Amino acid sequence: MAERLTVGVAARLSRYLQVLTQAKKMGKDRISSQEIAEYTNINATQIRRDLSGFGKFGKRGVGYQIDSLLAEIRKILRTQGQHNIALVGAGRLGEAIASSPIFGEHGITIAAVFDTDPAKVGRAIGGVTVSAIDDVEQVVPERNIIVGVLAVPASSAQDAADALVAAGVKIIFNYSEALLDTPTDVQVHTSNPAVELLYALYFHLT
Amino acid sequence: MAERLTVGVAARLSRYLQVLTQAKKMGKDRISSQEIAEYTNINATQIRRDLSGFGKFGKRGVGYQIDSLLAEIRKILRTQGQHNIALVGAGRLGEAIASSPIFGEHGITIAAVFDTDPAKVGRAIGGVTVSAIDDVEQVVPERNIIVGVLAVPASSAQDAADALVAAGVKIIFNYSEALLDTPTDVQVHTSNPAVELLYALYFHLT
DNA sequence: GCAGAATGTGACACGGTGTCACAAACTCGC
DNA sequence: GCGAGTTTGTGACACCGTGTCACATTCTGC
Repeated sequence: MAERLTVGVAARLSRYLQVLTQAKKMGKDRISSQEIAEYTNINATQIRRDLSGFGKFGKRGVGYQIDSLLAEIRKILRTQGQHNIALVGAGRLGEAIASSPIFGEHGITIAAVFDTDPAKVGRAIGGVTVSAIDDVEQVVPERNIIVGVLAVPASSAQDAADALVAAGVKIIFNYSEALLDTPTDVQVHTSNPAVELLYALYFHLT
Repeated sequence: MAERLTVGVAARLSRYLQVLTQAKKMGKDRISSQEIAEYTNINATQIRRDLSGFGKFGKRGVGYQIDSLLAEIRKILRTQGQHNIALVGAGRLGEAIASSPIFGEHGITIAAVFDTDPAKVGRAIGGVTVSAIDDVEQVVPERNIIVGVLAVPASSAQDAADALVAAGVKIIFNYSEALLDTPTDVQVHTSNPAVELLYALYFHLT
C-alpha cells in the first residue's frame, strides 16, 4: 500500500493514465487490458499484473471501468489533487504550452508565467498574466509551486533555472537543449526531441 | 559488432550523445565517466561498461575525447549522416520547433513544413517554405523523409498522421495529446508533458 | 619516477520483465 | 438458467539487464 513503486511500474502507470484519459475523451467507458496493450506496446499480462498489485479494479469478462481505473491510478501515483506549476518563457514555445489543454486534463494548472522581456510582462497568455522574472521569488512560494517549466533559449536556461531553484522549485522540465547545474535535491527533466529521434531511428534501421 | 542493442543501452547512449554535444558547446574537449554520471544520473561504472562494449574509446587516467566519442556513439547508433524530417503544423509550436537549433546540432534537417491553413502556406518558417498538406504525398518521398513531427491540435492529429503514413513516413513524433491509430510498422512517440510531470511528482513525493 | 586519476573488466547478487498456463468470474444469447 | 465466449487475476519460472565491489592497467603532471 505505502510501498514505493519502482520506476518501471510508475512509468507504465503514467502511460495507462494517458491512454485512459484519451479513451475517455473518445466516449469509451470500459477498456480491456488488451486494448491498452495495443496503444502502449506493453504486454497485456504485464498490464493486468501492474494493476492487480494494488487491488482488483477490473471485472472478469468485461474489462476495466475507465473512470474508476483513472481514479485508482491517480490514487496510486498520489497525484489526485490540483497542482500548480510555473512557466518561464512567454515566447512561441511558452505560448504553445500555456494554451495547450493537455495540462488541465490532468489536474495541472499553470499558475504563473514569467519572462525577462519587459515588453511581454503584463500581457496575458493562456489566461495568465505574464510576470517579470524578478517576481519569481515572491510568486512561487505564494502559489505553492514546486514544478517549473523552462521554455527559454538555451543561453538563458541556467539563469532561469537558478531563479526557480532559489524560489523553492524542486522539479524542472527543461525544453532547451542546455544542461543545467542544479542542487541534488532538484529533479531536472530535459526533453531533447533530436536525441529521442536518433534513438527512434536506430530501432527503425535494425 | 552488428548485434542489436537493447533498449536500455540505446537509451543511455542517446543520453550520452546529448551530454557530449552540450559539453562540447561549452568548450570542453575531454570528459570523464564521472562527469557524465553527474549529468545523467547514470552510474559511472555503467557508463564505462556501456562504452567499453564497443571498443576502447577512453584513455586511462584522462577520460574520453569528446569529439571522437561523439563520432563513435553516432557510429554505434548508425545515425551519422543527415536526416530529413517533415513538420506538420506551422502554428506556435511548429514555429518554435522549426526555429530551434536543437535538430541541426544532431544532423537533423527539417526538410518540409506542412499546414492545412491556406493563409500559412507560402510563408517561410525556420528557413523552409510552408507547403499545403496535400503536397505531403509528393514531397515526402521526394526528399527521402521517414520521420514526421506532429505539431497540430489533437483534433487534426489523426488526419495529419494518416497523410504522413500514406506518404511513407515510418516514425511519428506526436506532440498532441491524441492517441493515434497507425499501421504496426509505424512507430509513434507521443510526448505528453502532463503525464511526465505526474510521474516526476510521484518520485518527489516519496 | 611517483602520486593520483580514470578506464576497462571480472564476478556476482538482485530484481524486474516476459511468458505460459489456467482457474475464476462476468456477459450475452437462447 | 445454461453454455459459450470473454477477460481478469495469479502462480511459476526463466532470462537478462543493472548496480556494485574490486582491482589491474594506463595515462598525466610534477
